[in-house]
Amino acid sequence: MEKMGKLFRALADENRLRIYLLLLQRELCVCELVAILKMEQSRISHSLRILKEAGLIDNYREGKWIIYSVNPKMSKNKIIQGLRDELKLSTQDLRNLDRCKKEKIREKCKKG
Amino acid sequence: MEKMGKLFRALADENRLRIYLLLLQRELCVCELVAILKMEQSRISHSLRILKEAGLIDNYREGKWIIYSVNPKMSKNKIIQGLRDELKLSTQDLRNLDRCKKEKIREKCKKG
DNA sequence: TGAACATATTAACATATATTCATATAAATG
DNA sequence: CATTTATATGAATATATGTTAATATGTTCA
Repeated sequence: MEKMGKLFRALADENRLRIYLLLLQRELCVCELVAILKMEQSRISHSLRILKEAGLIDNYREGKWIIYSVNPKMSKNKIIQGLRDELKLSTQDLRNLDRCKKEKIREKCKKG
Repeated sequence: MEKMGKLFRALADENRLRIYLLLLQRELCVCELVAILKMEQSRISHSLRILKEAGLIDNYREGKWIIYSVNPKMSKNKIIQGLRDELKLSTQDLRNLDRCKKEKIREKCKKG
């Protein structure tokens, strides 16, 4: 129950929800999320930490990037399954996600 | 998305989660919830309001009591379905819920 | 009708959460 | 190895949320 509280609290924020839905599409580094969401880097880092502490996401380092992805254990969780059915990304976010791959945001993070 | 934020925020509180799980068992008036949860009446009223504003519960008056129940529309929601699979009441709460019917709490609210 | 009862509402306060800014860390690169 | 880049962290502040106590509202019943 305690754990669930943490889960719901993590998802109670619209930005974190967006981040989680984005990561359900594919793994992303922080600078890609910054490019997609057009929000401050530190703000996104804080959000990622909360999602991680709720057990929703994982991360690993790849060179200078830190890559975030959904925690596969969570995909068994019925609430998360429900979330995937009920919610989808805005077309705007989808478009940005798409552009972010095409434009190779990860490679030219600061320069763009 | 906005609506979902409200939903998750409503469920992010352990007491509200308990209340919602109790109401999934059967409809209850406020004084029954007070007896089960052993919490202040106004605190429970506040919680009920938040659950109601999130669309999770309904209420109707019956004499001097106000009866709360889950909103049946929500039972189609996959997240709520997931919640029902993932979460259950503590044995303590279940026991109190049971006792509350046997002892006819609703009829002798203040006197008990 | 007024006293008792069940519940809601309000205001005050305490606590938690989100946001921003500044800085720290750690890897890459020239 | 100094600099740049990517990200994390911490502190300060703003905002939101939860809790309590007091009071209001609406109902029943003598």
